[in-house]
Amino acid sequence: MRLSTYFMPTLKETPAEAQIVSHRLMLRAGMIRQSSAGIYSWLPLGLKVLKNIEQVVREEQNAINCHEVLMPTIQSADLWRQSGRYDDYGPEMLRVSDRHGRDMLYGPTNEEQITEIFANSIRSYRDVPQLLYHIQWKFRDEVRPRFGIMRGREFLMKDAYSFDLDKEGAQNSYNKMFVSYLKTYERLGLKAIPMAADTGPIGGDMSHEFLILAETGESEIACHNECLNNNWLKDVDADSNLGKIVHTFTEKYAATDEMRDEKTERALGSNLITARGIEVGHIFYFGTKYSSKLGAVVTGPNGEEITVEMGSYGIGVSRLVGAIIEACHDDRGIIWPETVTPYKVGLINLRHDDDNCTNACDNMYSLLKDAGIEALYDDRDKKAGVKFADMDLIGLPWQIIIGPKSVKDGIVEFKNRKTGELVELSAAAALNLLKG
RNA sequence: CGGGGCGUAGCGCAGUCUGGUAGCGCAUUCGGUUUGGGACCGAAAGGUCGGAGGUUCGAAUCCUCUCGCCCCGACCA
Repeated sequence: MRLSTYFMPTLKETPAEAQIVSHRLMLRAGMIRQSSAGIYSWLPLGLKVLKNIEQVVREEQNAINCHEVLMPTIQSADLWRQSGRYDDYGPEMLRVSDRHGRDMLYGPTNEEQITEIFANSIRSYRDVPQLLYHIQWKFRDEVRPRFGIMRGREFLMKDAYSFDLDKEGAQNSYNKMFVSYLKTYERLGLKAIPMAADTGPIGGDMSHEFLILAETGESEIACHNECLNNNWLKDVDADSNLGKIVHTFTEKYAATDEMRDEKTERALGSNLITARGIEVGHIFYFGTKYSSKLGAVVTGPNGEEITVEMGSYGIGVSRLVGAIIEACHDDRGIIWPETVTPYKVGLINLRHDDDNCTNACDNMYSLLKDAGIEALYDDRDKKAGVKFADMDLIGLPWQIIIGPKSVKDGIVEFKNRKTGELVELSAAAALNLLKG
């Protein structure tokens, strides 16, 4: 992409309303613009990152045979009356009515909808278990939206739902999703720590929140220091012993504010770590809460009726954009993990008006393009300093810098955004590094 | 929803206390000089001072109401 024709309105100064670093950087990098409190528009650069994260999440869901669907944002109030949540949900639910005066709502979550779909479609125990998910915009009318995209009212969420015949089956679905989440965060370059979460009236230990540590996190968390050293998973296949993996990740104490236990913490002594964290995922098992009310019942092997056991599993996709920035930045700007970066490499032409320089850049750009490497080419008529600052701000992991000096020496400068390390290479060598 | 703060040019701000025809920096446009970490000189353009009502000869400034945004807390992906 040539920056001269792109839409990337960067800001030199931080807008007054932005307080936390991810919000500031997203505004400054031209990723988002605020529409109203807790509601944002996504500009090209931000949208690209959002889509990349969404894709990683999608691939990991698909990998565990969880099937993607897409449910609407607008739902009928009747469905929610059946589950009893129309009244329970309170003012956080945005209620609207259509031209006929029918009560509708902008979905804050989709348990009712998915349960209805399941109930209308699946009759036999043979078709269970089932895992379904979708990635859709949600609206929750938060009392206090804040922190930019991190606690918006409108947000993009991946929510998955499991349907099983019994509690053991539900436990297995839960474990699958648990491990899948570990892999997802690993791929996104995050260390997300699973923590025991409040299970509400269902009880048991089948609810976990996944948190990444960040000073700006909203939850006050505490955990055993070894939780930070767990090996985040790369290669887990379907045959792995999921229960065992879940066990290793949950055996040590780790709890968010409402679940903290003073006694346990005192016993941990110097092994205890307290910190702040950002919740990037939440999974829980809730039994037959919705299936019983919405009639999600299948016929069992002996002709008996079985009300399915359900769980739901959420990842805040749009929140992850902010969370990743909170975890990956320095005083110059963002530092994207390779898996979500909007472009793999930034190409800087230091002297737009120098033909040799521009030719060398155009050439490099073609090489990158031919190699299938997505590059953002700063071919603007701007000062070198402006280009350096913008490139550091938007945080592409690699930079290729070409100026009169490098042209004379027949090299390019290859910079690692994270370490700042700068090496001089031939164009071909730089290309190879990026391919590798 | 309780407490606090802020709305003045695209962005960052001053001016408000003490009323007198709206200003600075950056960005933008044009001309020139520059050119490896947010250049310099000159010129230009850009504002119903969030909105409504009121007080006054006169309101960004005082009064009343209202809308919006941000922060702290209680709740949540």
